[in-house]
Amino acid sequence: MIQLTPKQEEIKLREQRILDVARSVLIQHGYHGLSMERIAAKVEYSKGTIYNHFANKEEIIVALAIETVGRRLEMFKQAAQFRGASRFRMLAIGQAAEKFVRDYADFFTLEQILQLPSVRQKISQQRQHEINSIEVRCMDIVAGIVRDAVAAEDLVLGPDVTPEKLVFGIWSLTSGGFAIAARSGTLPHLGLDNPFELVHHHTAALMDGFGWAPKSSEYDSNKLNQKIHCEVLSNE
Amino acid sequence: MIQLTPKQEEIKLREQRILDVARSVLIQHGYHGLSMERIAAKVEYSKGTIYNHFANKEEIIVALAIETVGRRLEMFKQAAQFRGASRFRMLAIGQAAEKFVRDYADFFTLEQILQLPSVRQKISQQRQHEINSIEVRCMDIVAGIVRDAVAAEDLVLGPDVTPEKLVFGIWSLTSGGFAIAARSGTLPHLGLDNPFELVHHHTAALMDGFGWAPKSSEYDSNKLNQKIHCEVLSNE
DNA sequence: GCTTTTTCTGACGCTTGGTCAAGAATCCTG
DNA sequence: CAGGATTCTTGACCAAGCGTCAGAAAAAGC
Repeated sequence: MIQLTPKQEEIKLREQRILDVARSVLIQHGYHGLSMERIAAKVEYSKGTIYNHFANKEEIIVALAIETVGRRLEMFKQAAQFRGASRFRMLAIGQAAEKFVRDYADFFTLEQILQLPSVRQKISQQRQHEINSIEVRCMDIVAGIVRDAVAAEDLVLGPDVTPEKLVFGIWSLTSGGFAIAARSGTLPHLGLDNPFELVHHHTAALMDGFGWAPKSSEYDSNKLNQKIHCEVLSNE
Repeated sequence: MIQLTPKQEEIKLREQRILDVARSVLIQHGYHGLSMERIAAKVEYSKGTIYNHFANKEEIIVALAIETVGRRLEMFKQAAQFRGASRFRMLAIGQAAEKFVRDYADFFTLEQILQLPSVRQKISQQRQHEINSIEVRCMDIVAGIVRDAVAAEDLVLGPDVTPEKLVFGIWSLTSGGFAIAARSGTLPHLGLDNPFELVHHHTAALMDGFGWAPKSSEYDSNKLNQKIHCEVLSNE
């Protein structure tokens, strides 16, 4: 297993090429435009060969999704390293989440498709598990910051409020907001021209509601965001 | 147009039957299980006849979605009539939203499918517009409550915070939370066994964060929810 | 160089979305 | 109510796409 024959090397490279092609087709032509025939034509191999790599279309989609959420995990890890008060570290996570949805606009498409039960039940346990585990690790990073906040007494959780429950709220607000922003064309029409800023604003209000120090009135979020970008989000 | 021939009457009835059958197939067999052939077989008409009613599969799906969000609009209208402080009326909307996702579990499936760009671009302007308008009217009801809250001085909005912006936050949190709850099987695993209650809790925190009186510590939400159910959510 | 193993191919079967010409039912009018 | 005009219904048909697999081609082993 350690030594790969040239052939095996080639196969491994091809797998990545298939994914790259699939992603570009998905972005350009959407879910219905993504056909095995089309992928095969673009990578210049026959359909059968593609099926040697991925048992079906859904496996390709989930493989793409794994790549994408993996990238998010990396971004979250980096954001969590921001040095500062617990609340500011959470802000850094928020910034990372925003950068993520900006950089990987196809993420929502992928997620939507994967949520369809008919799609979900066709993918292998193994990949199912893999994507789940990445998701959980993302969650864990965020929950860790909440735990740190409690430890540092920046935040006092009520009885039977666990860090995970708090994360659920922040996560819901953020992902819900981004999802609405990503799909709805009617937002500007309602005077909601900058959904990202709105999500930040609401996250701040939510944290204020939980009494997470320091309150939003006590720091300059614009400056802080700039600092976050410089220190943990710019790709060196 | 006023007088329908017996034949026209029959056709109209059939249209509803097609939708009913389609909905049941969708619930039982998911998106991929929903085929025109299957619908045709179940309503005992030929495929061609189904195509006389709906130009394609997507039109059936959007018609189902219109029925469903129409039902939500009704529930919101009713909830908004709750008599009480502005914040309690907003709570009533929250209760309605919860009842809605409980009663129409297929809603998320429908919404997911409709959000796929490849699906969206196949449906008629007219139906696109129709579903959009219902969505906006829902929004309006909620924004109306916020405006009432401002008028009653229960709530003071910061500079350049419009009622719509506030609604965006509440909507994001609620829809995001419900969406996560609807699809993720890993929630109980993390100790998050009652996502609906969690969403309430977080909505309350968000309102607290905006200083919407009365604060969550000043009323008994359980009692209030019961009252809401009796007065505006039980079906007469 | 020859055999064995692995990999690649594209024709094939099958399902499904969508069309349409021809036949059936319904409506309309004298 | 007859019979022509209109509208509706049907199912064969086409195209497209998923997934398979026997045989061809290439690589590996000896």
